[in-house]
Parts: sequence; structure tokens; C-alpha cells
Amino acid sequence: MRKGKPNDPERRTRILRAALEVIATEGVHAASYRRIAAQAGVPLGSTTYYFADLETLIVSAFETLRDGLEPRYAAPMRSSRTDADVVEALVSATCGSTAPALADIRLYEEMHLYGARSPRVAEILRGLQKDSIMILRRSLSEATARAVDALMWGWWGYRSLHPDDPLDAVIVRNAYRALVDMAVTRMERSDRGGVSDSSPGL
Amino acid sequence: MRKGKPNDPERRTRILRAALEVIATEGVHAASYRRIAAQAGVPLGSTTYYFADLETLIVSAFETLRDGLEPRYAAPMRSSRTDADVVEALVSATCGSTAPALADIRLYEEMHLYGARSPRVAEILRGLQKDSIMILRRSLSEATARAVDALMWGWWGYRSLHPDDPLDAVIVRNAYRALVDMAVTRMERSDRGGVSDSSPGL
DNA sequence: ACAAAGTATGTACCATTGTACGCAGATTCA
DNA sequence: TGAATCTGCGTACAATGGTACATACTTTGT
Repeated sequence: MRKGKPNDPERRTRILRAALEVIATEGVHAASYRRIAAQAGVPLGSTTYYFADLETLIVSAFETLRDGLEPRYAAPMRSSRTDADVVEALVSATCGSTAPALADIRLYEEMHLYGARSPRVAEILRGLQKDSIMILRRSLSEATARAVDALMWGWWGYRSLHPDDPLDAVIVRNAYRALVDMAVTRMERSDRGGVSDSSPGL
Repeated sequence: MRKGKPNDPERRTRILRAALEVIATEGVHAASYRRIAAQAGVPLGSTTYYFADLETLIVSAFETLRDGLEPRYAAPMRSSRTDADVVEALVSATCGSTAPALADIRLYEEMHLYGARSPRVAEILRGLQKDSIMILRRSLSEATARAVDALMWGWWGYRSLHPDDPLDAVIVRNAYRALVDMAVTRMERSDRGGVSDSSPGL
């Protein structure tokens, strides 16, 4: 007498997917056992069986989100040879064809906020950011990668706040270009710790 | 016989302050009538009396937050004469002496997320951003102001995610400087819609 | 002083939540 | 086949939530 086999092996993953759907559309605060069960089309007991408590369910959902996700710009970035390619990959990931949908941005934001009170989720987020920066570092310096990462989050936040007001690709592109070029034109000067000059000649 | 006067005129504002405290420390999802009442040291009925429903209370709290708040960099920005002054004001507002505390950043993020489902709060946020950009526009172009605004949110998000890992001021400064200088060195070229060049000479 | 109107609060309801738990199939090994 | 074990699920319960409302207290106009 050993172990039974799950009658519906998809059930667990379906619950996790449903959890992410609920979180994206209604927010983490609305992610209850019952709502998730309803979204997944499974009975309540089914969700409590697979996930002992709600925290575990939500964290697991965020973990699957991480596992199924690579930074949007990963592939384009890998194939970028010139700085201009890098900039275009970043623009595209911000407001172009490889950019996340609004629902995905909301999902990130929900995860971010949940992570403020959940160490496990915070760890997931730090891991995601680490991956993101690692990919950027293939083409950029550490300083530039960090700035680019921060800026992209900022743009996404703007999109979240103005769902109907699309970002101006020209503005976005110029900003990334300024950061990417910074590495070439400035880093050596910043090493000297210069802070004083107001209008650096070029 | 007309109207009675409130026995404790501070009560309403104290409730609102308590609401913000609860939101900052526990999150909006934890902001219940009872918890806010406890935080404010007033009975439950007192909170329901001043605010007919919870949504109203929370929105009012966010409104008071907006009213009592000017962008952190407003004053330093107004007194900035050179680009270097502007950059320093931005760095200071990001990770220096005029930067918001972690709790305030969390508060912004909570408001941001709540705004995703509350049109009234979304409007508050758009108003805040408008003010922010308007102040930046005293010294910067529209495009630069938008990029700077986005980048600052990005840095703050980083701080929220790494509470114990302070931002590197040098990196932050260089990023802002790159954006601020962009306006001078690039805008005319971008007007020609150039996207092609990979390593722009300088 | 008295009554009306506004201020302030305690209590009570009903809905929703996380979780515990018992029961029924299914599967497996002897 | 039969007992043991796992899978899967429905129900029940205590806690917490928003909100309604009856009641008491203050202030004020006459």
C-alpha cells in the first residue's frame, strides 16, 4: 500500500493560474480561496487540499509566474550587437511589441506590494531583478544596467497610471539612449568623483 | 435651533492620519474601520460617522496625503540655477536628505495600486504626477521631465525592494546627469527621427 | 428652560473569510 | 479481496469585515 495518483494532475496548476488571474484583475487583497476556486472552476476543498494555507498558495502562484517568465527583453537583448540594437530592444520592451500587457504590469505591482510584507515574495522579486540586470549586463555596465532597470519600471508605472495614454516612443528612446551612451562618455569622469561641472563640454 | 458644533474638531483629521499610518505599515487591504479606529484611539462609531463608507475614508486619506505633500524636490528645484543644481536636487530627492522615507514610498505604492481599481484615487495620482512634472519643467524639457519622473519612481521602487541596500549615489547621479544633458545634446537630432546610428559621435 | 438638530458612540446584524475535519472514491499491496 | 493510504471534496465554525441603527450627549435658537 503506497500512494494514490492524482486523478487530475492539471488541477494544481490550474489553481495557480486562476490565482494569478484573480490577482491581476482584482488584486491580491481579493485573492481568497473561494474566489480562486471559482475562477479555476474547482470546489473550495480542492484549493485547500493542494495549498495548506493561503499564503502558500499566493507565494506558489508568484513562483510559477517567475518560472514561466523571462525578462521581456531577454531574447532581443541577446541578439543585440550594437548600442542602437540595445536601445531598440529596451524601447520595445517598454512600450512596443515585446512590452508586457497592462494586466502583467499590474501583476508585477501586486507582487511588489505583497513582497513588502512577505519575505519569500520579496526574495522572488530580488531574484527577478537580478536576472534582469544580469541580462542587461551582457551589453551594459553595472551602473547603466541598474539605471535602465529602474527607468523601465518607471515607464511601466506610467503605463499603469495612464492606461489609455500610450507612451511616446521617441521620448522613451531618447531616455534610454542617454543612459546607454552615458556609460561610454561619462563613466571615466565619474570615477574621478567629479560633481561640480554644470555643463560638461562634449 | 441650527447646528451643533463638533466636540472634537481634530477627530476627523486624526482618523485620516491614522488611516495613512495603517496603510503605510499594514497595507490598504488591512485598512478596516476597526483597525483605523484603534490606531486613532477613537471608537468604531466615530469612524463610520465621519465617513459613510470605507472607500470614502480611504480616498479622503489619500487626498489629505496629496494636499499635505509637495514633491520632495520642489524647493531645491526652484532654487536650482544650473543643470548641476538640478541633478543634485534630484539625487537628494532620490536617496539623499530630501528623499522620502521608506514608509512614504510604501504609501505611494499602496496608493498607486489602490488607484488601479479606484478612479478617484487614480485621478489623485495623475494630479500628483502632473504637479511633479510641472515643477521639473521649470528646468527641463517635457521629454526630460517625463523621463526623470519615471526614473525617480524606478529608484524608489528599488529602495522599497532593498530596504537595507542603499542606492549608490554616484550611479544615481550619473543617470540623472545623462538624462538632463540629453536635452541639450540630442533633442535636435531626435527631431530628425534618427534611430539608426549605433555609436553617435560626440 | 425646552425642544430641535447635529454630534458621537455602542451594539447588532449579515456576509465573507481562513481553516479544520469528516467522509467518500481511488489506488495499491498483501 | 481487503485493509491501508492517498486523493478529493463538502460542510461547519470561529473570526473579522462593513454597515445599519437606536441611543445618548451637545449645542443652539427661542
